[in-house]
Amino acid sequence: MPSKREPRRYWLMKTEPSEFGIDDLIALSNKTEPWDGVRNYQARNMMRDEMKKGDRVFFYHSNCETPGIVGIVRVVKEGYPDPTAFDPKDKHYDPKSDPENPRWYLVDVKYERKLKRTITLSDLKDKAAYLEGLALVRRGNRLSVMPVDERHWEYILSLE
DNA sequence: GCCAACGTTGGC
DNA sequence: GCCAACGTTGGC
Repeated sequence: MPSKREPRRYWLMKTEPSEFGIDDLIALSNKTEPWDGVRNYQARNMMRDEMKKGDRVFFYHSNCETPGIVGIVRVVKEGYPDPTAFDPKDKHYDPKSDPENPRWYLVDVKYERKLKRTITLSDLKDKAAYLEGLALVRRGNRLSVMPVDERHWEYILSLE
C-alpha cells in the first residue's frame, strides 16, 4: 500500500529584530518561542487553523536596516489561545478576548537554522518574476504571518 | 521621519 | 451596511 505523503507546509513570519530577532531566539535555552502578540485576524486564522506541527517557517526581519529572511524555524506547538491577550499588564492586552472564548491564538516555533546569508527583500523583489503570488512582495502587504508556496520556498532557498 | 497602504472603529 | 477617521505597519 502506498504511504500517504503528508503535505508539507511553508510559511513566513515577520519580526522586528529590535524587539525579537533570530539571535534572541537562539539565545533561549530551548530555542523555542511562543509567537504571541499577533493582533490581526488573517494571521490569527492561520496560526489557529492551518499551521501544523513540523511546518517550516521563514524567519523574516522587518522594520530594520536590511529587511529580509534570516533563518528557518519550525512549528512545534499548534494553535492555542494567546495568554498575553488576558494579561492587563501586557502590551498586547485585549479586554475583548475572553478566556472562555479567546479571540487571539498563537503557535510555538523552534529554531532550526540561520541562512548562510540574509535573503533581502530587495533580492526577492529582483526575482519577482519567479515569485509571483508571494504575499511578501505584493504591494502594500502588511501581514505578519503568511503562507509560502512550496515552489517559492524552494526557489528562495536556491538564492541562499 | 515620512508617508502609502491597509485594517479597524464607530457614527449614522 | 456605508464610509470617514484613525491607528498601525513597514519600506525607504
